[in-house]
Amino acid sequence: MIRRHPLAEQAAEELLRRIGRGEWALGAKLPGETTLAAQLGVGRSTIREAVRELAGRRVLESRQGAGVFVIALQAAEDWDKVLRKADITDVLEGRLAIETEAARLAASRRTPADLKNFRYTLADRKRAAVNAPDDWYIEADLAFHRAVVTAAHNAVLTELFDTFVPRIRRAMIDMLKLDEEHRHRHDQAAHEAIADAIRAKDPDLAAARAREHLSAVRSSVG
Amino acid sequence: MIRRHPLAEQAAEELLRRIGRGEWALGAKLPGETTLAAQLGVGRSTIREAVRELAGRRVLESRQGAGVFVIALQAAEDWDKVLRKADITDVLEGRLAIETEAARLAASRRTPADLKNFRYTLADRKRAAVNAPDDWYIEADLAFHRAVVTAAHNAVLTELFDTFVPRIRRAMIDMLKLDEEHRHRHDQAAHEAIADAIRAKDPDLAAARAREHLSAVRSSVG
DNA sequence: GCTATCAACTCCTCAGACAAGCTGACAACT
DNA sequence: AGTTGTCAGCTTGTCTGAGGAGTTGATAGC
Repeated sequence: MIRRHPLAEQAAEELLRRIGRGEWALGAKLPGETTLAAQLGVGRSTIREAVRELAGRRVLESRQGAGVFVIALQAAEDWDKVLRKADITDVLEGRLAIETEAARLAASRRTPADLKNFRYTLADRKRAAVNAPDDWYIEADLAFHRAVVTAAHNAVLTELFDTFVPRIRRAMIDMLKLDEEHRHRHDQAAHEAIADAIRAKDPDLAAARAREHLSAVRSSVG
Repeated sequence: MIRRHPLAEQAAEELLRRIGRGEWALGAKLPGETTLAAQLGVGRSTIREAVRELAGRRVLESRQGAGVFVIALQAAEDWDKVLRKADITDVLEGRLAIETEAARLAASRRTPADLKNFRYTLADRKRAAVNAPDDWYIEADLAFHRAVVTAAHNAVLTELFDTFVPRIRRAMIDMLKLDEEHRHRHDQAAHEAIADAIRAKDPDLAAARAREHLSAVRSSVG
């Protein structure tokens, strides 16, 4: 699908380029709307929308009466884009880092509520592995993995995992297309084993089993 | 009533609230600009700027002739904000997850250039530990840790580490203020040990030493 | 030296006009 | 029946002009 970029978006990209080239330093004030509009050969409202877009990306900040200022030299990492461009193996290794450590922490911090969560999500996953459509199975699988991460009770790890979820989902969809036999759906035991180790409060075992499971996944795609 | 925020920003927040409440589902089309303007009691260009801001935050997407569509149910987390709010131990545990895995991978992937990088950054760190100002020492320390992560040759892990860097830097500044004796500067040996394990191509040892070092840091602040 | 005033600058908001693009309905054709 | 062409009515995109509101720095007066 082709997509024509509106002038305002092009103007935003142009401003971003100029900031990146150092035309305006951090904290510097941009020229006025009318000046910029004349420079880029567009209308004032177009410039306003471009500035507004970069404000949404936390690059610019406009103060009424004062001007428009640079508050960041480049757009905050768009993680979704970073992960989309990254190699699947790299993403899986990132996931491995997060989930093994989460499993380790979960083993010492899991609450009864976490255990109940494991039971539910594992039961769901077991049902979905049999005859559910691909997307049901994927969501059930992700739900269990997320349950493990939340059981670590660490906000940063949870956020990191959630950042990965869209990319994981896409990767699983691709994998399932190449896997008519549904072979990978049979690793329910590996998931139960991770939950068991966390339930048994064995950090090293939980981490080892999480590592083993994700290493297997990495091998199957690499 | 004092308006702290421009109307366009208020309109953007209002739209975000409505999306969060489920008024418009993922992929749904918002009412037209004129309709929204009437609903919120503002002009059309104000609505346009609000939409543009949310487009910058990757929540909305507008297609000429078709309408404005929801492409994410909530704004992508501003990582800098997340890390600022996160408890320092949470951040350290996230860092531990990334760096131990990076050390493990680095042990099997490190190149001669990586080893040279270790030598340089370790030497810098050693000099800085003696009598350099705090900020020099911090940068030297971070440079070595980054060298370890880059030696893993995984773009996702490197990006993750770079995301953490500002938070780590702030945390170290805080720590140094409470540490007049510069006791922590004496852990040069621990850093050398990590580099040695990677140089010796021993993944488990490298991971263990990285874990040990970062666990010690976590204990010292927790 | 200090303060009050003010003019010039900035962004903010609105309204109106027209261009450009999309969608669905319907007619015409194969 | 199925396909294609046309078009009206919607949508967003862009520009312009006008006035409102806030900030800043120079200047006059003390």
